[in-house]
Order: sequence, then structure tokens, then C-alpha cells
Amino acid sequence: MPKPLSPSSPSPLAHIQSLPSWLVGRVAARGRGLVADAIAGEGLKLMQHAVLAATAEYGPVAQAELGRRLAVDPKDMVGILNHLQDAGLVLRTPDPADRRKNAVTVTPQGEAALARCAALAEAANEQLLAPLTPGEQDVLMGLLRRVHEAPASF
Amino acid sequence: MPKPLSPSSPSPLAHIQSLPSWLVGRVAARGRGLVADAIAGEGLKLMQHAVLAATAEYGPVAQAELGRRLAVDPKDMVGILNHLQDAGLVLRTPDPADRRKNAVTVTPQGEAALARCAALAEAANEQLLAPLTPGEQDVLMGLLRRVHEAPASF
DNA sequence: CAGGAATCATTGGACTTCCCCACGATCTTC
DNA sequence: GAAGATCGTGGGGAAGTCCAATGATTCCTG
Repeated sequence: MPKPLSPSSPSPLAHIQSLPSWLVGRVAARGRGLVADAIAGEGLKLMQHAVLAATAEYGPVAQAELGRRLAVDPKDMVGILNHLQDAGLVLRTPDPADRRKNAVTVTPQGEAALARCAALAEAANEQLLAPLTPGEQDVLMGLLRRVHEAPASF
Repeated sequence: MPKPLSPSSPSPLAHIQSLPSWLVGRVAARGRGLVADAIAGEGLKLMQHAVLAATAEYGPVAQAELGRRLAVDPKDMVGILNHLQDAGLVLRTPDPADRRKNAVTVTPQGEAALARCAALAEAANEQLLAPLTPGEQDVLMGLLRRVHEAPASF
């Protein structure tokens, strides 16, 4: 029995699957999987990589500040930083100016791991966008950036 | 003309946030939230809405087939259909041709709820893509569709 | 300066998605 | 008929996201 022909008629499901939210969700799931697999060799998850990068950029920074930048829940930030600190990539130091805060800094090992992960993540993203020409990739990124930055000004 | 960054990139976080996987993930999260809030009034979750729509399109259809179309785990499909059936939106009937299968069909109430949800979901997506002109929205959708359908042709 | 509001890090719990395994019933193929 | 695959249904678990609450601390305001 041959498998059914590809459905191209207008219908409820086609309607759903043509919704931007559905499509962008599927693409996001694939991109997440690709990058996660790429940096898995470094022992880091997506958010751990992102937090490591954010820490490297913003120097000594409080956890809450990291959470705001990356849209990560404070609870999850604790676990992420625990893992990064156990791996020796990041350091938590009491902030002398505000004893509520932890001043998070990147260790040299953290910077080395970050450099490796950045290359791996970039390769994974090239794979994700392989169907598009470089010019189309720029267009896609520009549109996504506008959609992203419009509601939550940054 | 963006060229690849050297290993010692000056801004790791900006690098991460400019990755397509990150950007598309943020947009997907926002889209998911918008649509979820929109159809929450109908008592449906995202996947329940999608399954309802898929059932409406493919007429009497087996659960496994629905799961394959929507990339939903068979275990989760059971729970989704249980909820839809308890809400009177969907009907499970033994398939006379293959008594292993359940022929899932949409009830009239299901079609009514689907129509309402479709309008709500569409409104939420318009809100998501509001920063773009209609033409830009079409471009974005076309690019996303190509990225989505390239690796797993369906 | 005192007291209330806000912030910080942390913990707890709930929900969702995805994965592996297993079972009985049923269909397909040899 | 027998072997293997498929279907629906469960159990259990890992991971990600979100909300609520708590004790310590800082900031704001009167």
C-alpha cells in the first residue's frame, strides 16, 4: 500500500501547520537539538553555554542579572551555575558591595570551553540553515530579530 | 558581508544571541505563550488544539497516524485524546477494518471549538508578527518552511 | 533613623515534552 | 499455523519552563 500523498489542500491541520507559531516552534526544536548535540561533547547544555557566554561578556555579574538577560528563571539559574562551578568554568564570589549578590566570573578554563563551544554551536547553526543561501539567512535573522526585539525592548 | 569571527570573539553573549538557534528559540517561546493564552479560554492546550485540527482534517484517523503527523509521542497522544474525548470534542470508535486501531473523529462540538480556536490562534500569531509587514511575514514563513522541510522531507 | 517595600539566592513543587520499556490484542507475512 | 510488526495503553524517568515562598539583605520613604 503506497503511503498517502502529501497533503497540500487547505484544511484545519494545514492551517495550524502554516501558523508561524507552529513553524517557528518546529524549527526551534530542531535547532535546539542540533546545538545541544554539538556542545554535548563539552559537557554543557544549551542554557549552560548561554550563561557561560553571558558571564564572560558581563564580567562579574549577579545571578539575577544573568537571568534577566537570558530570560532564565532564577531557580534554573542556580542549577546552571552549580554545574558550571562544579566543572570549574565559573566562580561565585560574594559581592562586597551588595552582600545579597553573588559576583559570577569566568575562569580561564571557562573561557577555553566557551571558545570551543562557540565554534561547535556555530557549526550546528550552519547545518540548521543549510537549506538557505547566506543572503537568505541574513534576511531570516533580520526578520526574527525584529519579531523578537519588538515586544520586549532590550 | 558578515565573515566568520576569529576564535577570540570580543562579545560572547552577543555571539550567542545572534545565533539563529537562540533567536528562533526565543521567538518560538513567545509564540507558544501567545497562542497558549489565546486558546486557554477554550480549555485547550497547544497540542490538544493541534490534534483536534489534525483529526478534523484527516477524518477518521488512527492515533499512531496523528502522532506521526504532529511529532507527538504515542503516550502523550493517549492523554491528549482522553482530554478531548472527555470534553466531547472527539470520538474514539473501533476501526472495523483494523480492530487494533481507534478511528478518531471530530464531533460537531469539536468542529465548533476548532473554529473558535483557529480564530484565536490566528489573532495571536498576528500579534506575534505584528512588527513585520504582511510581505515580510510571507518571506519569513517561506524561509522557515524551507528550513523546516529540508532535513525531514514529509 | 525606623519600618516597609523591593531585591537576591535558594528551595520546593507543578506542568509539559520527550524517551525507553512492556503488555495484550491484532494484523501481516512467510 | 508461527513469527514479526503494529496499535493503543500503561509505567517510569530525564530535562526544561514556570510560579510560589523563604530568609537575608538593601533601598526607599516618611
